[in-house]
Amino acid sequence: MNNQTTIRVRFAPSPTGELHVGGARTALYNYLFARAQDGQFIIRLEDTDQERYVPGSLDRLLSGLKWLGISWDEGPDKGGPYAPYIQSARLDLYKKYALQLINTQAAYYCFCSTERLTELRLKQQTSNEPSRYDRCCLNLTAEQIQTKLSAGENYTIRLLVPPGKTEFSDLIRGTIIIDNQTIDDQVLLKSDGYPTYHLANVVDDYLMQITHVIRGEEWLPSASKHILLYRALGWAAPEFAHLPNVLNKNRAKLSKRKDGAAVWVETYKEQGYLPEALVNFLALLGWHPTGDQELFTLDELIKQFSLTRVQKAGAIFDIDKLLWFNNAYIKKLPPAELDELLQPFYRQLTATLGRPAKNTLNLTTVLQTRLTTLGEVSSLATWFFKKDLNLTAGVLTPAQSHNDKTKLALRQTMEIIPTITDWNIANLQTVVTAVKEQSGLSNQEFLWPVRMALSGEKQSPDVYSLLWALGADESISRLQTARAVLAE
RNA sequence: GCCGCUAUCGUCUAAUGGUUAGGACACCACGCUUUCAAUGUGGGAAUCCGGGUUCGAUUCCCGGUAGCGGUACCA
Repeated sequence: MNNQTTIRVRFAPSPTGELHVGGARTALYNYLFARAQDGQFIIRLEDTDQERYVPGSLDRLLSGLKWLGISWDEGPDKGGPYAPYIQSARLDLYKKYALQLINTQAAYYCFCSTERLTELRLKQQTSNEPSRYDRCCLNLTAEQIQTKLSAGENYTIRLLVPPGKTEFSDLIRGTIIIDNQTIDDQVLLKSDGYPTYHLANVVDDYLMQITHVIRGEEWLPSASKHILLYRALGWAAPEFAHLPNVLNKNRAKLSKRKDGAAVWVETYKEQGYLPEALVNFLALLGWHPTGDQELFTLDELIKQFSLTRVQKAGAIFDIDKLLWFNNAYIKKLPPAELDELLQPFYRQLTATLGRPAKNTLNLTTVLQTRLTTLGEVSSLATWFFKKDLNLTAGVLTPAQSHNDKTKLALRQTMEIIPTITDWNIANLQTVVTAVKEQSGLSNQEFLWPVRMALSGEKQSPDVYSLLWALGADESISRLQTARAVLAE
């Protein structure tokens, strides 16, 4: 590779809410592509639709990216040589180029009302014609235009699509040829003075020296318009790579409307997904290197990523697979680190169930292999935080056993605990097993009651893990409580 | 309707002009286990359809079908 020019790519979200997982994947691919080639990654805010603007979006978008571990070189928050990186602060620029296009007759003024356009579209649709602007205003004379302009009439500026075909090469999909007859005379400058995506995007990508436009597949049909614009402005177009869509279970593009909160990165953060897991999962949604490796660090992804191995077909966002990745990453975490991450969830349990979230490291270790999300402790750790297990003789003694046997198991376990000096699972298992053997009770007769006494749940970690996590004092106290239940 | 993109197990995908079409998730069974996990072993499961090119096509070409996307003074 003899790249004389630095690779520059961008992620250009609109401020309409949270970071979308599809957007996150687009950002990730851009980031990986840039980092792999020592290039630069830029964030640009495309806030040209005043109506859809949601205050606070930018911060949330950026913090979402940061959480994922994606960093950028230039952007709205940190500036850069091509600042500003917010389109609403660049309106003069777009207007200037729109007028330049008017002057070169590559664009024209349009004074048509929204009503007329709607009506036109409706008519075309009912007669099964492709809906397109009818170039009504193209027939206006220079005088007519001047008159309307000086009268202060609302206008837009439209691209005058030339005849012929437009051809371009997509890095992922190869050559794409579009008949210009199928391209509408796109509005470039809206009547409110803001540019449309098409104009702003092309102008900024050019001015910001973007070399590769890596974006979602939904932009593929627009790419030809953009090529036309680059040509009309006399600029060389960047390379394009249109990524396959991220789909929901129904194979439709993942969207806020259809999929709700499941599209926001923030949701996954709140539920206790690890950023490394989400990144790994997202990276493999539409891309895969040669071979069978599944687990990748961000650095490994950077080393291996290439656009040529990006898939063409859309990929379903499979939550089960994400869950598996998340569990894999949770298992890899040092227990102390996991314990730290779990504290907010533990505090919540304390608030609802009573017992303080103290000495939770052993608990965390016991839970580690069982968690698919951090938030899952809310159901898997309740036994630790409950003050009252609500035990009854019925649950303490297995059907085939007898209360006397249960009492024996509980008493013997309780008595042995104070003698144990080496408080670890292996030793607890050795000691408890020895006591159990001595008692002459079967596994079920002995272990089930003890486990119930400690956890109060039919499904829980094993006796030794419970003891280890609860600690000697709490264990004895719980065994005592269980014995009292049987004595009644 | 019109335009475009796409098509390998249910899902994410690997591979190839000749393979028993590989892996992972999910699923099922078994092992380990007092229960739940984790873990080990095994299993079922795919080249959309029809033509062509070729000795041979899942792979290349064409057509169909289906899915998705676009068709805004939204991005």
